[in-house]
Amino acid sequence: MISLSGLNPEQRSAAEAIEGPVLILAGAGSGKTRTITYRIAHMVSNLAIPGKNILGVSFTNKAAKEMRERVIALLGKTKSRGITLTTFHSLGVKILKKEIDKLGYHLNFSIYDTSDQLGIIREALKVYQTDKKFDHKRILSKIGSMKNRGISSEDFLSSPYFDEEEPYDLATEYAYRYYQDKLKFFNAIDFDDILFLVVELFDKYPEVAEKYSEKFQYIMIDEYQDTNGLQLKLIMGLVSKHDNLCVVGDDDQSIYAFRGADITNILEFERQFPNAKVIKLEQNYRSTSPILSLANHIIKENKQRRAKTLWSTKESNLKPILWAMGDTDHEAQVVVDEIAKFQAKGGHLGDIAILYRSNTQAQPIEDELRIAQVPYTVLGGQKFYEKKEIKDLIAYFSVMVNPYDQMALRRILNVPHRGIGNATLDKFLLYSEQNNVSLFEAMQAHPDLAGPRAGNIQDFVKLIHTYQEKFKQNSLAESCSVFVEDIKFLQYIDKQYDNAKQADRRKNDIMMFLESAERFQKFQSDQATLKNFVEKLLLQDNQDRQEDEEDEDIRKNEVTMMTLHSSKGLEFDIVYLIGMEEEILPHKKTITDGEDISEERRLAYVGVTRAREKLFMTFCKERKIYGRKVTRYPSRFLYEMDPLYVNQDRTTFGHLTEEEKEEHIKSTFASLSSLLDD
DNA sequence: TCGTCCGGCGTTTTT
DNA sequence: CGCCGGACGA
Repeated sequence: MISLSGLNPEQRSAAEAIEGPVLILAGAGSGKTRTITYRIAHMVSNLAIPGKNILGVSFTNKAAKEMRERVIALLGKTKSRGITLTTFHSLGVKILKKEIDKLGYHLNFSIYDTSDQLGIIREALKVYQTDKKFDHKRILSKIGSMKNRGISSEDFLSSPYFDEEEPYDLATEYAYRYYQDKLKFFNAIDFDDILFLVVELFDKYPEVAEKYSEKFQYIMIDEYQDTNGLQLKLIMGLVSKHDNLCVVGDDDQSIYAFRGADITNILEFERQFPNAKVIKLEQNYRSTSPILSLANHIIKENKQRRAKTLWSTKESNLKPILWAMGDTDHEAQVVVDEIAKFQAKGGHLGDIAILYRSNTQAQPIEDELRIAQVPYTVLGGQKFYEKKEIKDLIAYFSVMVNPYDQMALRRILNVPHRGIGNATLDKFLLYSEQNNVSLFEAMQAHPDLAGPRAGNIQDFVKLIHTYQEKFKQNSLAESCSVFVEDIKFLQYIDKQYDNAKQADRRKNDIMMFLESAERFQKFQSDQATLKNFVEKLLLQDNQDRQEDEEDEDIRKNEVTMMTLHSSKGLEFDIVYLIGMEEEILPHKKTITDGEDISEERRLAYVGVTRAREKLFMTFCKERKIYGRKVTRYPSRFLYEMDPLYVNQDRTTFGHLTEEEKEEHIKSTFASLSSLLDD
């Protein structure tokens, strides 16, 4: 029996609302994850609903992992077995691995990332041939946004998003069809296809949708405010046999419209699902009252929203503070100085976050932290699997799993150098196209096309065949490491970089890759096939990373720096929200394009609500932009929050002694001098 | 096949 | 101001 008595009344009613559509509007810090994990535990333990009938979907592997762990903590391993807690994309891949042949793909399909995608678009535009130059990325992102609206390459022409007067739309129309044809020929799908094809499958074969709907009797969707039209269609398929859908989210934290999220999904949930039960979680367990009232003030300016007012019993006399700074260097100095003092008093740096709108803002802060020798980490940055050498290895493995994968094949054909250059490649490409066979088949059947280099082709084909067998017979980790040795990959890296340090770093990446194969094998045991491993890498599911195991609960003694976007879902005792300036937050682009700035306001709201105890905000009076010094103005959001924060102009005392500073503040903010100790 | 020079541009990001 | 991508030349 799981007791729900530890939940507040709203949380409890959310956890007990099991049948029919439910919308849980979970304000920032309102115990959302706690509520939904208890809800699952309640279903399994108290209502005897079999775990295999429960599906929980989130956006990131991290969120899925957290949910899984917390459910296990409540139910124990045995009772948790069978519950599916996963991401949209993993769920999609899982379904496609069983069903994609119905759509004319093979079950061993590859998953393409952005660079593969751009490669195909580049070719498409070469074939398209016009005088006008097109931005490949813009074309690709239009294709992606069409997919996320559920519009296929055939439907684009007649969709409201196509304008025949617009050269970009004409180019996109051509490129989209070319691109989909190639993907199918390569037996590959892209990230958007993972969901798009499931939806297509559900549309064409309603019985397939029904099968999954019958399996997943109880469905929960996390971060519902971030879902797009395509995800909604997928969800509709999954609930085709029932209406046990519980969505959880906060419209005030919808900050991903730029990548297709459609806030109307959450705003109009009851219209989509009439008789839906709506539960608001408004008690915040994270922040102090002064921080929350600041947050409430800013977000209430947004017109299109579900009215919510967060409240907290955590009283405090620490008002949020706004610092006016001279320029970005000054901003960095003052912030780091404050952090250094905190550190000197024995404070834990893991309790501090520095948040910013865009990554460029991080540089001065980083410089200053380094000078002051304050340890820090910057979240974001290059993903492990995006490193060139790692991608090369993955490309090899992709070809072994799916020999139709032309992009992977072309990537590794001459890596390490084996005398197969562009001229040779072109001959096989031509043959492949003319005879409608894959590039690999062409090489396999007619190595002689390479003329004097036919032997190189034969060797290459043999290499792939040999390892296809080896991976079947031997363990994953062992095969990977033997392969790396066999192709002399480390020696190749040495030759590639004259800089020994750089070569060492890259070789080290390879070792880490091999270790991750070992860990994958350890955790997945009989499921540790090459195909599953490659797939996991592409879905960036790093859950078995050693670091993650180690600092699961305790944050390191380091300041965390990240964008406002990546801070969603996290919390810190002390938050520095830097660059509260017009043209940064709200961002210049949203201002000049005359766009709705409500998403920028939500971003500010997300930043403010990360703080538990103390919130510092800053803006600069001057800033270098593209090398030029420009006068800057405080963010309009600051005026909206006035007077809920303490205004301190650091440019007038930024470099004064402590005594002078105290004197200054006393005279300026006589009534607020109690804040000085902080 | 690689290196170099020039021009354009400059948010946010997961899978 | 600096980076990146494309074009072009050695």
